[in-house]
Amino acid sequence: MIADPDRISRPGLWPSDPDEARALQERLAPEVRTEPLDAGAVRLAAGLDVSYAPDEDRLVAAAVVLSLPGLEVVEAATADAAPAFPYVPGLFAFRELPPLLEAIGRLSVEPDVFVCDGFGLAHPRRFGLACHLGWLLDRPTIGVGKSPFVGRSDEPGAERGARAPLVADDGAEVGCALRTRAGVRPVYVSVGHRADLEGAVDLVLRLTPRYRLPETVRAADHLSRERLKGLSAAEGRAVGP
DNA sequence: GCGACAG
DNA sequence: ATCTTGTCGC
Repeated sequence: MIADPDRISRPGLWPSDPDEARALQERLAPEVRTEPLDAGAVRLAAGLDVSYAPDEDRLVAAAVVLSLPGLEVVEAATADAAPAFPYVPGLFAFRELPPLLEAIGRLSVEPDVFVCDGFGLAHPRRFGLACHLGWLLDRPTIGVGKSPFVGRSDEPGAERGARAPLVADDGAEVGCALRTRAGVRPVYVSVGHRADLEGAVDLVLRLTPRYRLPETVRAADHLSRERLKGLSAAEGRAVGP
């Protein structure tokens, strides 16, 4: 048990509305630490993702641990929940974190790093999902987004590995656009907690030997989707066609 | 004020 | 995030 799913509901850590949520992010942002992440030393990387039921009344989180360098599935866990917070850009950690923590809590192995589907420092208050999760777990986390959120960047070179800094409005470098496949649109990498951008980029490249998105994200996406189908099927049987 | 806005 | 068919390419 590497995560305490109840930690997020401790006093002061769970906001009752979007204003409180923003205030909490501003309060916790200074506690995010940047540390060197030695991607070459990573042996276990966990991928995290959440799938939503069509009417958004149920969500399924998945955590899949892959070995490096082979990218074999070592362990996987899921958890489902009702969304406990509305979707607001900049606040979706409050939607996805509860089931993610529960799924992570069901893992028996301890990953060296957690790869989040979303952002870390590339966030309006420098406290995206990856930062939040990393802070709660006190473990290294990075964020990989499929589309830009805050900041702007030049177009990275067309070859795999090419990158361009992602710069926020105030001039701070909050991440980078990274080409993981030649000629395919880039992903957006940012640091979560206890990691650095160089290490995060190196790790993402190790996780993308073939596809645009990290194998960790792909595995978690597939698992959460399958689990969601299973839930829907079970519900259908319970209610009757 | 207006638009844009991770999943 | 999710709803969706075919199509082009390695």
